[in-house]
Amino acid sequence: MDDRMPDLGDLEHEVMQIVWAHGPVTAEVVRERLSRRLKESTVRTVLRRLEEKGYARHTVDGRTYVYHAAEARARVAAKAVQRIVDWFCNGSMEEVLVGMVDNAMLDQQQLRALADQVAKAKKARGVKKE
Amino acid sequence: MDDRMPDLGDLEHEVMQIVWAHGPVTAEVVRERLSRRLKESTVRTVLRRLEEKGYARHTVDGRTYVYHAAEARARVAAKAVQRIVDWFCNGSMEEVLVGMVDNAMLDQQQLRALADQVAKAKKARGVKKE
DNA sequence: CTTGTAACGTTACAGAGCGTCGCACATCGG
DNA sequence: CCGATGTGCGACGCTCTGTAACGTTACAAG
Repeated sequence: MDDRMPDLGDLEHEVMQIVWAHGPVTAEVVRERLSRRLKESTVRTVLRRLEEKGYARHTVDGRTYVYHAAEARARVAAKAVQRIVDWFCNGSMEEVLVGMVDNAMLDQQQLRALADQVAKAKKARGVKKE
Repeated sequence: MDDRMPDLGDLEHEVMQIVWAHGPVTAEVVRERLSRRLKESTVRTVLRRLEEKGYARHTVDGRTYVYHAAEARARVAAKAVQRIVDWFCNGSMEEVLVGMVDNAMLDQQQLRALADQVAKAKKARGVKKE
């Protein structure tokens, strides 16, 4: 519920990806999944910072902390994008999209297809609003 | 032509906005436009770092440096967005857009309208490719 | 109750990035 | 040759991030 979106370091990002990919996880599991082999304390420190930043939360199971994402990956990504758009183009999403088309990162057909897919996805999930 | 997009600090960002908004500018002009009042050397240092990062370039007029943006604002924003999308969603723009709709940052109509506007903008500017 | 063990939190430290300058150096007009 | 003006370089302090050693607490077995 923080309106800040501080940016994640490389390791923090990798950890979050693991948390998002595999449901709730313990520090030990995260450690095993990581590319580089780090000490437990390192992993725990990162997890704690991630929690402080509002990206993750934890529940207690016995004396073990189980971490889970505070927000869906897509949601975080969306916020990040929103932030970029506001920062650079005063909130004009259009300008950014034009830039992407210009940069050949995206073409009109893809964009239109996306619009359709999004509409479909929304409907598919029903009016189930939180 | 750097494929890196290091992120800009707050001050660096503010300076870039000025460079983008008002055409080519001198350090002095930038200084005047800035919200906080800083020393000339500070502004010059920022401008230099911005140039090192590939965001700006300079030409010499007499013994005065004139700075101008290396890339259009929209282009930089687009790259930033692309980076976010790759980082969080393995390049799935759709997932991000869905996230935005979900977050009520954007609705389907707006998205569809954007697709149209983009198409129009592209055509309007003609096939004038660089 | 004592102690081994597993989980946790705290504190730390080095390196990078950024905001901020002071200062020494070059150059142009006189 | 002298100052005014404009530049680059080097620096300092702060915060963030990666990385980890160490101290603490709680539960289980003796």
